[in-house]
Amino acid sequence: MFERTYIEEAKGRLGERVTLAGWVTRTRDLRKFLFIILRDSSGEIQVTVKKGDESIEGASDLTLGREDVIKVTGRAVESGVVHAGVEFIPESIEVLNKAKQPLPFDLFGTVGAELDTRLNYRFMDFRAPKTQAIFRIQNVLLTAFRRFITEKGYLEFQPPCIIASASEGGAELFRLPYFEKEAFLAQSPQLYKQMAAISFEKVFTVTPIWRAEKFNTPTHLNEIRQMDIEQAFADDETVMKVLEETLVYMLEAVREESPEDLEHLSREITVPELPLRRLTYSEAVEQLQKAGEEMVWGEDFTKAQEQRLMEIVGREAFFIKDWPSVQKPFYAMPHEENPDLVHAFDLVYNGIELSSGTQRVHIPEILRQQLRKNGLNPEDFTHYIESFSYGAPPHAGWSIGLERLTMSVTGMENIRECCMFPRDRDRLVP
RNA sequence: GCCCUGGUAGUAUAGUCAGGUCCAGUAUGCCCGGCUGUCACCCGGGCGAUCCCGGGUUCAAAUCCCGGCCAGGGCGCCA
Repeated sequence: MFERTYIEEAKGRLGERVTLAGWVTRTRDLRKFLFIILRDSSGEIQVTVKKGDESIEGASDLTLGREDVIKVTGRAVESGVVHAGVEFIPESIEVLNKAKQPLPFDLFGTVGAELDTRLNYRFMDFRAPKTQAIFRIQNVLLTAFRRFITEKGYLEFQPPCIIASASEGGAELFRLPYFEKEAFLAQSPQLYKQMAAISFEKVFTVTPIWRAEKFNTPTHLNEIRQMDIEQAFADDETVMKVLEETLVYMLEAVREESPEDLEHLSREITVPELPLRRLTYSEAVEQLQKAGEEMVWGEDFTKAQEQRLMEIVGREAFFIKDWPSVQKPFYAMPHEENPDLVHAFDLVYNGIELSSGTQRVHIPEILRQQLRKNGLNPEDFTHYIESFSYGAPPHAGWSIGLERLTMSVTGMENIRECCMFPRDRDRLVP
């Protein structure tokens, strides 16, 4: 490749001969001038082509359309005429690749396109400033998570994505043929996290998971990514503390590293104060009932109730802990004094369920009981149960949905905005 | 899986309730021409839609009815 200078860098090196390369955002073609708005990942600059100037190589027969990829050699100079104050005077212009016209939708125009249209041409939608802002912020969240958790001494591991049987019960799994056997796409790295934690003590993973539910909502996808941790010699309270600290760290990272992207999305980050309010499930139900909500102890909260609860609590983030066992998976540790409750928690942030976790059952006999209680057959979980028979410490963990976290941070109302290539009930391409 | 709303040029929409005036209007895009520096340039001309698919009612359907597919919203399921 040729030696290339980013546009923003060139603006700081006025008068120097450099080569820029990028996309044509738009052109303004006048009698004597051709103005090209050139864009790369760093920014934009106007390339001013004086028509009829024989000294500009490649300019005589130049025809440009939006999103053409070009390479321009010349100098950035100060200019009193251009609003930006700087323009680029070319010596040579080369088209590296033409874009087919008309484009599938307007990237920088006034018309805009629907999410569905944009997703059909996602490769191009990635060039829209708003889309770029969303995924840059997602990247900051992910990087911050890894950095924080790694510094705390957790080991990153890779769970399998193809598994032999259901890991949690509940959600439907995608089936696939596996030679002469049947296999499934993992709905959770749950069991593998536990098996890793009872030996490595502190582990984490970032992994995709799949749910074969036919949901059709703005907050569900069939393929999502989770950020999970699991820790030995820990109970629910231990990992709740880790969770709230992680959340605050990630939010602060976005606030500090992505001010421009946040501005693009008209978002402000409010970082909650620690410790977060911890509401028991029973308290939450009581509060809602007091506020006039029809609700029976043991039921899950509806979306509307979760919203209501947020208003009552008056915080953007809080925990709901000590759930009824019927609402949580079999591996959640029952309460010592009240077996109807389990050591499980949810983190609600901006009105959506962002994360959930539990202290796990590490005693084989209790695990068998819990499986039976949940209508599952312990025989199907032999390997899993066995892993706790050779010195498994008490342990706990949680997971955060990456797309949902991105949603609440960027203020998007559809989770598809926060997944580069979303998989939903109907969408399998691109 | 259920309920509601919608599907009209590349994109975004008007028209649909009260069928004929719509071989479909507008914006933007694209193509051509003009314009002494533009900045969402401007001006003029042109291109582009079997009105989502299939069936029905009618002298006549973008418009009414039925089915399907897709999209958006709500709920359920689901963490």
